[in-house]
Amino acid sequence: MTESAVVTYARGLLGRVLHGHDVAVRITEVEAYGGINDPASHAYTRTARSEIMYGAPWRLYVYRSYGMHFCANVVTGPTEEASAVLIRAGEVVDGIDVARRRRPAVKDVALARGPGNLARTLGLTLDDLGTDLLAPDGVRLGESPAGTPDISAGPRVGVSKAADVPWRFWITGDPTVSAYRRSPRA
DNA sequence: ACCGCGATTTGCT
DNA sequence: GCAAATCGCGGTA
Repeated sequence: MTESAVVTYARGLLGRVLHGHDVAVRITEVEAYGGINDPASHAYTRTARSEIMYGAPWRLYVYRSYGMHFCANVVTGPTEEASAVLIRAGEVVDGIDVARRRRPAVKDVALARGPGNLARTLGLTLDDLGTDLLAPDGVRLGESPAGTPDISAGPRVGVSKAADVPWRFWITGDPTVSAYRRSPRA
């Protein structure tokens, strides 16, 4: 697998604020999924679930994982590639009281650590599938940060295919970033 | 229609 | 470190 536009989008999302339902986080960790060119992507095979990724960019792709969790992605361009960026972790910057209520007995730094936990903290569910993230209010993305954050890269968490492709990006040294766990099937 | 399994998380041994 | 929880998706029959 080679360099791709989705990598640029992924790195560019770090540091941006993602507004959920009454809670907002500063994105600290993401993973790039290269769509039709990426065996690890849900869009590698076009199905009802992955159809959203073949559509317009800057919309929200939410999927259910292991029956009980939701994971949130930003669909990116170019449209023909059906690529998307998984939001893996963030730092709560607004609505901290609501966030704590949704995740009882969890330290603030871990409120949005891990994709399932992040979606839960933001109150995101399948109801938010397809949301336009550039809309003026509701679930949306904020402006890009002023400075460029210091970014580290490594292999993606939990994927059994293309397990060595270093398409996971995080803000170096940020305490909210999740721990790396390789898929047992990789 | 059936069966296996996952871009996960949590808790217990 | 390992297994359970839990269910819709996707491949196969």
